Amino acid sequence: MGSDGYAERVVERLREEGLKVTPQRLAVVRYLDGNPDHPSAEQIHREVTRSFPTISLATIYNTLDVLERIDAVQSVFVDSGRRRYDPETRPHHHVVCRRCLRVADVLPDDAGPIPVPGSIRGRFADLQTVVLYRGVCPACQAPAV
Amino acid sequence: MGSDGYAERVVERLREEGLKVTPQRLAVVRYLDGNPDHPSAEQIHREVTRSFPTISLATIYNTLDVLERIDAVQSVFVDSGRRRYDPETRPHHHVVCRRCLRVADVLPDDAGPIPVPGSIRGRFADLQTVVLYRGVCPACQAPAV
DNA sequence: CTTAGTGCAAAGGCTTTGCAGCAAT
DNA sequence: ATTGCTGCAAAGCCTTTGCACTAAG
Repeated sequence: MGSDGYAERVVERLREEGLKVTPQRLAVVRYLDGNPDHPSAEQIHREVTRSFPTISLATIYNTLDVLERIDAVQSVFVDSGRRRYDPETRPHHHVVCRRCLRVADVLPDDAGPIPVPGSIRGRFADLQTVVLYRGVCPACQAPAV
Repeated sequence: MGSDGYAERVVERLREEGLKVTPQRLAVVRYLDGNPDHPSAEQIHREVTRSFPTISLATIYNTLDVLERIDAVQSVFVDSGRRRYDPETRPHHHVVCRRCLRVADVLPDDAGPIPVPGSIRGRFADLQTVVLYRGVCPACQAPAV
């Protein structure tokens, strides 16, 4: 998908870390490149299997762990115990639809800055703020037939 | 703990819904009353077992489901696939310590209002905003001995 | 050649489910 | 007397682990 050089950058990061660039890893990276769907490991496996029929779920998990460690993907829990993966690694927020459970990114520039309460500001170090907007998406508001 | 009538209110809600007020449910409600620790089901089970040695984990889960449905507890996923339970059901935010993983409530009045990006505001219905602050808590910043 | 990665299968956490017996209403 | 709840055990979902084999560097 994305022609912004995501795959190239990830490959470079792998090399920098002395990690191996395997066809399996490449297939996962290419699938995630520009993917806005926040797929789960299982979804990634199902899709990547098309282009790489022998790839195992264990390899998907291994790859995602590695990618997360080198900051090539971000994993998120959005209202469920299932981890979802996002190739966008800059700090950003999410919207989730209560009905269809689809997740989309929300870049922070869209909104104003998120305030940090005084009770936290001076006390917690390395503070990071994550926002989840929950609602009913346009598609799910459409009449039920 | 809490003497603000939490347990009484929950019992009333159970009755309103025609649900049974069992000693097991009472034990769970009393344990959660005023509890700021965001315990998991397993933690709740471990603790409630002290006062109610025969209660099963399945009953804990059943009770928590019921309590959540009648809006007597809120469940949250905070950076893990493990569900945690909070007797505070008003909309509010959370802080989690990256080191010790402890979670605390952040009432929204502490902070300013959370802005909603234009890309979401007009499009999503029944919007709710949830914020998670992540950082290192005061205790964990203390010198490692 | 060396070391890390892959695939398989098994195990592990956490949660849900099925069901017979029991207790709240 | 009803009906829902409890406790047990089993199953389920998602993820991790152990290990022999393979392939990237």
